[in-house]
Amino acid sequence: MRAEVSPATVSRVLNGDQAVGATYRRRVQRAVDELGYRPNPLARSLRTQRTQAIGVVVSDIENPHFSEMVRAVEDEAYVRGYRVLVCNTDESADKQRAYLETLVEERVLGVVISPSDPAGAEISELLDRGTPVVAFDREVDDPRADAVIADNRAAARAAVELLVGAGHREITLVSGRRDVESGAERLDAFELTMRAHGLEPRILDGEFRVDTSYVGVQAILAGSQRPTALVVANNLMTIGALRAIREASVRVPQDIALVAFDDPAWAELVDPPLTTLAQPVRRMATEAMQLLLERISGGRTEPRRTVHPFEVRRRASCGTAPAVGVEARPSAPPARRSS
Amino acid sequence: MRAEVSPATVSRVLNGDQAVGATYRRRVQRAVDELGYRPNPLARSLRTQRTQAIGVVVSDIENPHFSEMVRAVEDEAYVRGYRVLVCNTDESADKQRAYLETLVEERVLGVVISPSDPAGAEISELLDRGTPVVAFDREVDDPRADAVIADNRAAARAAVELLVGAGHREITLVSGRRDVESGAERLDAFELTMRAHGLEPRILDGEFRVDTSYVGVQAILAGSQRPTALVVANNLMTIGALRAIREASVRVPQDIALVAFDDPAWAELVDPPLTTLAQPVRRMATEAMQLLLERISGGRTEPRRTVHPFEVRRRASCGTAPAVGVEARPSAPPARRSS
DNA sequence: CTGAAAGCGCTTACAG
DNA sequence: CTGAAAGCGCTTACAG
Repeated sequence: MRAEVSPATVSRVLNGDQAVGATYRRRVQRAVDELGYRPNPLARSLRTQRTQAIGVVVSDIENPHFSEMVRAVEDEAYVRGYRVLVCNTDESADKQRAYLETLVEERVLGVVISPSDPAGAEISELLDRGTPVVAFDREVDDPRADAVIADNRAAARAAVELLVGAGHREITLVSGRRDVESGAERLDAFELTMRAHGLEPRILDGEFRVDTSYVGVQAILAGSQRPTALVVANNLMTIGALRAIREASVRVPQDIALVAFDDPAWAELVDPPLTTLAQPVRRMATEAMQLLLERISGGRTEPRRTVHPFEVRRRASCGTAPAVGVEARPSAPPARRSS
Repeated sequence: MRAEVSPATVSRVLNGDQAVGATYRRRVQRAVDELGYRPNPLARSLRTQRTQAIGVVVSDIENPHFSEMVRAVEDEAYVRGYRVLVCNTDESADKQRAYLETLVEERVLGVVISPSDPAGAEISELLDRGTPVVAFDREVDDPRADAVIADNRAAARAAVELLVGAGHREITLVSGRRDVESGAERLDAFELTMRAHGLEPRILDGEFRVDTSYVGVQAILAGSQRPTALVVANNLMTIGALRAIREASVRVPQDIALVAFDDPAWAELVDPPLTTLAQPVRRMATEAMQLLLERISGGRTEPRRTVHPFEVRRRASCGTAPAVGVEARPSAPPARRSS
């Protein structure tokens, strides 16, 4: 070596090991600076059995909800010199498994996951090996994982209250997938709140997809039991719903009121501006990384779970009074008081 | 080993080396299946000096243009068992350098980059080492890289022709960054086409940012020289422009017509639906990966460059006739014929 | 066709 | 405090 010291000493200096004499330290530092030497991360990884990488597992990074999340994770990772591996699962348990196996093998420092399969055995495998896992949006089954969750139930409740308060009684939820926690919670709280008001919940399964929502809302609008209000359970389905509404020349909120989960930038640009339930995605993602980094540095061993409230952004799409023509339409079956 | 063969033979079988006897091959295969053995990628990387990863370098994955691109890249990578490292540069040459250095050190298989700094020396360093680089959206200076480019000039020309054909003479381009190739090309072709029509191009520098566009369009709408039409050079700036337009209660297309680059899903949901210049992002990204994979497999050595046309999606925002009130407003300075 | 051996470039007990 | 040595787990010339 240029510094005329052993590779061991160089390694110690570069890794901030205390036990190096000032003279040696300086000599090494100078040589490193001059040569622009940087240790080979491949060799380091093999030796230490960990990569300087964070795995991010989401269903689809094209969903702005997740691209915002990934962006926030990446920001935090960058300043610490960590890389980010993106893994799209498309809500497939198989893809999740394949990716998590990879992340295990690659010995990533940690994983942030919005699980498609909360019970995936690989999640426990990571935890077994000491690799921290933070669940995002949706819990995982293994209790050792941290979790950053949005309060889906409260949000669904707020949506119903808002609409019922405006006089609506026939409200359809364009629901997400029931086998996905956020979808299930929004659905469940919607049903409970409707029933608490003596109203019959109506459900359209939109699968969290643009096209399913589009087709479903088309059918609803064409049917004889058209509701007076819609709650749409995520931004993708809102696109499908709005497309169907536009094509059917149905007016919002006069013919049908709308409250939508998620608050993409365009929500206030459509006509009318959308009343939305906004998640603090950036803050949640930053917190997820904070939790992960605490674990990576070994600073905490107790699992932590934080719940973040949605924010109701009241705009015009929910209307301010009962929708015009509510009475004119065939009324829904009489309200029942089932649980 | 369970199969009672040497590690060398196992390695050969797993890597599809021909020169292994059928008996050995079978024996190894069986042991591998039984044990679920998978070679350690860290060790393999150190030995072979390459990682099974693709680097994707973009300015911001939160921009739907890039999240769509990253998604397509990831799809192709997944089926081949490659990982994807996402790198956000925020149009910073420094961040690009830092990330490319990392990608060099990590010995990635290849890089898809929408360069913030097309002249970055690390691009050549990658190429020197034999790591293929595909430029996306924007060229890089090193001629050895492949490139997948959209025809920005033709698109800007089409936007102007469309508006001029509808009778507009006072048209402002909400421009992207001039130091970014796509921004510069759109700007340049806008100016040329305007001048070819004897019209004076007006430019508002929107920096490809929501807020800059917002503030700028606010000023334009409040000013006395308000144009009759706007061309907006990307989807982020369109959000800013629409926000300003909405707040000023300016009607589209009656008071001001609009043509926007990019075609996000919400473009047809705003009122009026947006006339857009859509890039075939998915196709371009898939092609970029194709080019990269050809290089990785050593199947091609000549650099290739493909140019993809935009598609004009004509909707209502561009109007069909001269905007109402064009004559009523103070006219622009007389058209000059400078080139 | 198969195996023994070297080596990728680090880090980290272990001596001194 | 410093260095020599081992070893992370593969792959790949090199022998045979």
